[in-house]
Amino acid sequence: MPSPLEKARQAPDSMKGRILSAARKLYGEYGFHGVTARMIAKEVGIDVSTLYYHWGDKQDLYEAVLTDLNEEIRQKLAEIEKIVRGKPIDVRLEVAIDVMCDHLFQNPETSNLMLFSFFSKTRTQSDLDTRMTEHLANIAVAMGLALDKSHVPPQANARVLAVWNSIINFASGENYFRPMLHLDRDAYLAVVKETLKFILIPAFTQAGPDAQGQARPGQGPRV
Amino acid sequence: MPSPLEKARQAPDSMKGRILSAARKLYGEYGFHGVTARMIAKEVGIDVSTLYYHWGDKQDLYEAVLTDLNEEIRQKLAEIEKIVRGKPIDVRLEVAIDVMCDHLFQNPETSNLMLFSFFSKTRTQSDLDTRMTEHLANIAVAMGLALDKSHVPPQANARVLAVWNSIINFASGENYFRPMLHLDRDAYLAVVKETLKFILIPAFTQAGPDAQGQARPGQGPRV
DNA sequence: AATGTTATCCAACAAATGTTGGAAACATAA
DNA sequence: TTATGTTTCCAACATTTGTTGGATAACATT
Repeated sequence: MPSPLEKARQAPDSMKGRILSAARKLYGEYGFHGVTARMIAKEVGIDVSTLYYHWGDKQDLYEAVLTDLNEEIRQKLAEIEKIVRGKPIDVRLEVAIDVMCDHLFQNPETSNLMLFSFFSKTRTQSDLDTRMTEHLANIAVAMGLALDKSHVPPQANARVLAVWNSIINFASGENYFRPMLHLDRDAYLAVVKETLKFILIPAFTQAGPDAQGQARPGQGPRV
Repeated sequence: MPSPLEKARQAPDSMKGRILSAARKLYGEYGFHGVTARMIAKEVGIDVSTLYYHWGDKQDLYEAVLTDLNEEIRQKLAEIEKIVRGKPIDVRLEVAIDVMCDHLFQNPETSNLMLFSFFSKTRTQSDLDTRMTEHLANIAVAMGLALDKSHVPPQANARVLAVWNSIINFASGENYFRPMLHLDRDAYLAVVKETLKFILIPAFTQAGPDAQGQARPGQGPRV
């Protein structure tokens, strides 16, 4: 049976769904403390008490947003894995960068929300971030950095994190970085993809003395 | 003559300096909207009106923190440049990673504040971020990605940004990432350094078909 | 049509927050 | 000492913010 949150995802035209996506957008722009219940209500065009009627308090809504986010990421990663399954590591990275960038640039709040969870305290702790560990482990195995989901060495996780962060940074920082580079959206996206490939691919293809985590890279997944 | 802010930096025991560093710490942890004037006052151990007496309103204080931050970064980059001047690119990167990581791990709010400026809107725009452009241009020239500070191609800036972001991410994300990797502080720091070198150095040393930005890398700066 | 259920809004409350006026404490110079 | 300027705190203010109770409308079911 679908949870209330899943229902809201599935019915984005319902009031609950509309509130959720407005909240997502605003929390992504300003962070938890930067958003007031009234801001969200105004964005949807409803009274603030209607918001409380559908979602409990502000914290509940924020957690719903994070859960929603996790689900979205899980889906996207699965989608990518489907495309690149069995391909060599450089192709995997190339495709992952392309697909992930396209997705994140179309949903700018996604990467912002992740960064907010990573880096800021919320004054009211509430982490449902164990999911992140799972995502990392999956990627590590898929990239051939670990043999087994449940035994990923820290080095492998750190490498995955480095890749992951590089990507979401460029997406989240668009408003800040793009004016600095004097590029329009399309050009920025292109430069970002190119840069990410330039930075990330050599590390995982060059067969340096410690270039592999646990298994040899460049041979596709072991699943 | 020293500006008021510089004075506050130079006299960290003065009330103004103590307020500034408390503000820095808290803004770094919770972001602009996550911090109240009373939180800062409490951290210093003074009444909130004393804070208003020394610094104008909350916004002024926040901007002072950002200016302070910029100055710190400028100094650190200059220090690094002094050490690695004339060295080949892989050594430059290695040293930069080591020094920068050590510094950021000792001043955790530094990288957080940067990320907050990069990624979140403050509801009251006020960016004194043109400094960032300068830092990037300096690094780009120092890394041999551009010949001239005033003509840095977007690709070069993007590459510098990628390096920059990778580093500050691991510092800022410590509270989130370290528990995920099950490491203590020292081990985390070591893994981070190793990972950064693993990711970043190959890109700039491997002479791929498009591995250079504007000038050839691997030959030290052109200053 | 009557009735119960659901969704929405209006108004309000208490607490938190940004901010200020003025009194006390403190230092300094005459 | 008094007089003067600086620093600190107390108390209060107007707004903003999280949150709720109750009235009203919309809707569904009988």
